[in-house]
Amino acid sequence: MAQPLFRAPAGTRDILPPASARRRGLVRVFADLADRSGFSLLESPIFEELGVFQRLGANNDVVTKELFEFFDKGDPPRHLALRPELTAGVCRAFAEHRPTPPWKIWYSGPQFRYERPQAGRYRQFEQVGVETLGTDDPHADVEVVGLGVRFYEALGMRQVRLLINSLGDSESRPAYNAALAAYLQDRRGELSEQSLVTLERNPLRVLDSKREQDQPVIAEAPVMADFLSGASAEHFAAVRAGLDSLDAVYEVSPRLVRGLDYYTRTTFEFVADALDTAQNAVGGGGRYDGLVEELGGPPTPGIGFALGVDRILLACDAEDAFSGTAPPVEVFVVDVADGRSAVVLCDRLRQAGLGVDRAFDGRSMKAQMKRADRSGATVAVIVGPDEQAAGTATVRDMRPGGGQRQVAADDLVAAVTELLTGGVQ
RNA sequence: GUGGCCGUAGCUCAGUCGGUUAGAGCGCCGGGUUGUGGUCCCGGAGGUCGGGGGUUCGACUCCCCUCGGUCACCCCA
Repeated sequence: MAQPLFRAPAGTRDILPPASARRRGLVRVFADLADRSGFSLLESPIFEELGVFQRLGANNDVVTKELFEFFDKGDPPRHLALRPELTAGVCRAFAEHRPTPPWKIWYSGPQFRYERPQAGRYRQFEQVGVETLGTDDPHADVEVVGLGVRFYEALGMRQVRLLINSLGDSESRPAYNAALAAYLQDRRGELSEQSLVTLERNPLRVLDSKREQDQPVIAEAPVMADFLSGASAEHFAAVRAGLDSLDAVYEVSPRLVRGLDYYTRTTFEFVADALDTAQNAVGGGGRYDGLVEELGGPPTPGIGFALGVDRILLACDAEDAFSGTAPPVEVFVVDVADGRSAVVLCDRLRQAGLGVDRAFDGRSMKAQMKRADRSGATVAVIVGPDEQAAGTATVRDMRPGGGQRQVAADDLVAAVTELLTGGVQ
C-alpha cells in the first residue's frame, strides 16, 4: 500500500471501535448521573466570539497562546475562536438567556487548545462537566464536588484523589496575592528562570511549578488559608463539612491553584495516581463568582467542574477499570441461499428491538459463520437453499454446547427471543 | 514554545559490523469440511523500512532536514 494521502492533524486522532463505544459509554454514565442529580444538558456552540474567552484572563496561556482563532466571512469579519474550555460558553449562555437560577447544567463535547501534544494532552480533547449558576450556597459546592466523586466511583476507579482548597473572595484574594508576590520577590534568587517570568505575570501560578529547584520556595510560601476573610473561611468550612457528611475522602491542599484566573473560593482537582505522567489531573473545577458579570450578565455566583474524558480513559486503562460495554449485536443472520432472506430477516429482527448484523458479498457459510462468531452474537440465524424452499430458518445457539433447530419464518422472532432470554438451550 | 527519545506489514515487534529476494506472531482472505463459528492444519494477500535530501560501490542501518508520536519542562482536563 502507498502512503496515505492524509492523516489526522497533529494532536487529533480517530477514535475507532471499540474505543469509541467505550467512550460513549463513559459519557452515558456521566449523563445518567448528572440527569439524576437535577442537571440538564446544555449544548453550546463549538466556537464563540473571541471576546468570550478573553474574559478568562489576559495572562493565561489558554487564551493568549493556545487558541485556535479565525475570522469568518462576515462584513466586517467576526473574530471567532474554537472553544478552549466550556465554562465561558455556559456563562455567556446564562448572560444571554437569563434562565431562572439556580441553573444546573451539564455538558460534554470537544474542546481545542493549540499545545504540544503528549499522551493525555491533545489539541482536540473531550470533557464532561457540570455548572451550577446563581447560588453560592456551600451545599451547591458539595453537590458539584460530590457528583465528581460519585462519577469516578461509578466507573470503578479507585485511585483518584480529591484535592480541595479555597482561593478566597475579592476581599481576601488581593491581600494574599500581595503577600505571596512579596514573599516570592524576596526569594527570587532561589527561583528558576521560568518561575521568575511567571512571577511577573501571575504570582499564584508559581505555586504550580513542577521544577525541583522551585520546590523549597513553594513549600514555605504563605498559604491562602491564613488570608481568608471571615465569610470565605466560613464558606470553606461548610463545604468541607458537607463533604465529610458524604464520606467523600479529600485532602485540603493549601497550595492548590487552578489554571484559569476566574476561580474564587472553592477550588478542587481530581488526580489519578494510576497515571505516572505529568498529565495526571483527570478533572478540576471550582467557584467562579465573577465570570457571568464579566460577560455582561447580572452578578451571578457559579461553581462547576470539567473532567477530561481522554485522561480518565487512560487512567481507567492504568488501573484496569471501566473496561467497556457488551457488544450490541445479539443476532447474526447468515444467508447462503441468494441473500434475499437476510435482507428481510434482519429488518424483522431489528424491528423487534434486537441487535442484528449480517455479512455481505455472498461469502461462504464458513466465512459467514466466522463473522457471526466475531460479532459477539449469541444467536446465528441461518438460511440456505433448504430453509428458503421450506420457508424456515435455522436458529443456532452460538454459545459453547449450544444446539440448533429449524423454525418457521413467522416464528423466528419468538424463537430468537426465547434463546436470548432463556439461557443455553 | 524549549530539550531528550522513538518511527520496519492493519496491530505488536525482530532485523547481526552498512552487504543479495526485509521476517515472526496476531489480524485479514482462501482451503482442509462443495450447509456451520470458536480449536487445529495448509496456503495466500499485505511493506519503495514515516517523508525528503546527503555520505557510500552499496543505507532499514550513518548524517541533516521534515512530519508524526512520546517523555520532561511549559500548560492543563
